[in-house]
Amino acid sequence: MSLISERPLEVLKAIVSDYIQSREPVGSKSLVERHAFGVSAATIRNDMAILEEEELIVAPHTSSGRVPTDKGYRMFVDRLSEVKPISNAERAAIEGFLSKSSDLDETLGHTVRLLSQLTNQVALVQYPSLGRASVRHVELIAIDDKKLLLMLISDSGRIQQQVVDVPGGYDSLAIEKLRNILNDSVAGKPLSMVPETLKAIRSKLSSNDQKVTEKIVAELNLLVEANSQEKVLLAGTSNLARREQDFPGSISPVLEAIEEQVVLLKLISGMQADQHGVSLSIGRENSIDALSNTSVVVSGYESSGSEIAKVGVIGPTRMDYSSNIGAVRAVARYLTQSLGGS
Amino acid sequence: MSLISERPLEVLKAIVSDYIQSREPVGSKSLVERHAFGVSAATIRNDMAILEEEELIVAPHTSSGRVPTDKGYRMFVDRLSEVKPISNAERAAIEGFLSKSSDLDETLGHTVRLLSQLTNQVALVQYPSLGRASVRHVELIAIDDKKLLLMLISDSGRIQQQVVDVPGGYDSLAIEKLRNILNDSVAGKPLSMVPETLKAIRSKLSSNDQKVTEKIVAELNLLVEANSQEKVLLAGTSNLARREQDFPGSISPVLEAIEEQVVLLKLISGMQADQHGVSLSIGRENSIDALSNTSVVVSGYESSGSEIAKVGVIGPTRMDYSSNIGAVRAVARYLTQSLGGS
DNA sequence: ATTGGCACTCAGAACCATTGAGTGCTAAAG
DNA sequence: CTTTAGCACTCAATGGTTCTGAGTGCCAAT
Repeated sequence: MSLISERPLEVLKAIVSDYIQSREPVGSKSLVERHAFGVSAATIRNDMAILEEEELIVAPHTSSGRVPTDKGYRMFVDRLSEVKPISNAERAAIEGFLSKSSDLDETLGHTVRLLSQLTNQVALVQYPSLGRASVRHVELIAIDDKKLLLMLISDSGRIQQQVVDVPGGYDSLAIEKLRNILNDSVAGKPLSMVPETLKAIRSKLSSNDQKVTEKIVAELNLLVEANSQEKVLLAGTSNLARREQDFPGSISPVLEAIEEQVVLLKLISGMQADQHGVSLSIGRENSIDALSNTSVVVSGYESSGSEIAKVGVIGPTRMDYSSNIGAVRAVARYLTQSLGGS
Repeated sequence: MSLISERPLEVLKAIVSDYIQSREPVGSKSLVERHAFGVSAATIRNDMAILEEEELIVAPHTSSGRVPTDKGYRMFVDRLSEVKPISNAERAAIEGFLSKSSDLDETLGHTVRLLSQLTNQVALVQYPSLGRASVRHVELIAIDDKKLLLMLISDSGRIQQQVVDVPGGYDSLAIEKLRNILNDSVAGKPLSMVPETLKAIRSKLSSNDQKVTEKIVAELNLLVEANSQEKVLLAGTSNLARREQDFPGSISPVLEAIEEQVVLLKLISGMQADQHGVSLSIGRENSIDALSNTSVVVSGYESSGSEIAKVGVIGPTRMDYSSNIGAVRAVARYLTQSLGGS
């Protein structure tokens, strides 16, 4: 396959770098000016012909400079570039930012905004996916004598709540007991097993407060179901708008696609990590038409030692991969750390 | 002041309608074609001169059609247009959508997405503002012998949580007791009074688990503080991008301003409601420079009978006010209803 | 008060020539 | 076989010119 020799690859690297920086097709002449290859423009032209042969670069119109293809970018990130570690200032920013967070909502909110500022791209963070999560605790709290607050807390820190109307009132002792029974049987179990488990205990309960119990169990099942829904947080949409010129036609279909949670989730969950835990989709490598001019950089983040969801950025294909990969990696690491204990 | 007679106002109304629809400056000729005034174009021109005199319309360049000014739009919505009630289909959509929600997060999330679809604008919803909220309940849950989950639940349904490390372990009975003491003294109190109240009870506690207590009280204070932070949810940003042409230069500063929560909050909280509970800011009526070409339609929504926050849309000055006001009003009403009981 | 008529304005489209960065190819040199 | 200078060619972008037409303001007549 790619038996391309040394210099042409150097040329590719130079083309990608220049193009990322200048956003203009780069030609042989300007290339030799800016980089100290020891050869003339004509030689570079020959090399470029090879690269074009291999579909690593392409000329937008017959007589203008070249632009990297998706394949070219891929080659660049896989073999020609180094991940750029974040600066100390950035590290400090991350630490300062994340240390301020208290609960999960806030942590993720901060994270996504931070990442978007760090990269100047659209940042996204997926809420802990709950297929793998389990129940930490179920809580019943009296509000008044006809209302109970039912809460479901998962071990990823996500909380779901629901006010339950209890038409006929309830007996506070029975509620106390019910809570204990629920927790004993359900706590620690994976969410997916909750409905089944609940069925099993139903018989154990005194038929005294049957109605209340029924209602609460039903609501709990609903919560589990709602809880299993995936969710994504976005930030920095305007960063994409600022890169308008990078998108042929209009950006609005791109923004639409990004706001479509289902699409986005499918995209990021279908990506597989490389050596550093970072996964990368370049241009048409993703199968979403509206996103054919965007690249996605995501990394998993962990809690209690296992990956619970992803965090990353999405931007124009022509993005600074080295820095973005670095930033995503760092943020994912700090996020993991910040969630580590919980 | 505005002693403008009947027909010129009709003309203004026609200009606004046409301009909203065609997004092009409208001239006297096309005006008489599309609307059955019983007069000639020359007469309309005279009327237009009057309107221009009053600064209700303006001509982008010497010889082209007229465009409404902010003042013109204001006149239009205040005196010339009717709120368009939502269609049955839309009503059904709202009901179907909101009935599915379980907890506050989800309800607001659904609401904002719904509203953005209904109006084709950027929708926003403010989280219940907590200056006025009070504590419903404080909960302490054991996770393991060195960790407690502390939760603060406000009466608006917002929940804040934090895992507290208890280095030296704790005594579960004492925790039970602490929880009761906390709830007895703090539940029902407005958030703003919590820190003070907590100070008062500190002395009451046995010095046995002093350290644990201290830590938890401190964390609780932090939660209250974090909880007081206002928060806004956005949806449909791409709707704005689709209206690119409505913004001179680039939309990106507009998007930036909208994503800036602080700015947005200041804007919507500074608006005062008109007769129907809807408030409206047109163009430069808001003081944010980047938003000089946008209008904002918001309405308060209520829980337990009092307004707790706002919901609305933001879009180009040249928007369909009648429908948008109708949609915002309806959504606010249904949202209130859906929160009513809690 | 309304209207037809008319001269005037000016943004935007259409057209055209010019420019220049960039290309591919060839033939000579290393 | 690789490199290079030279050259003819391409074509997007730039900028100037003209043309067009929707729209205006004003005036004299109804």
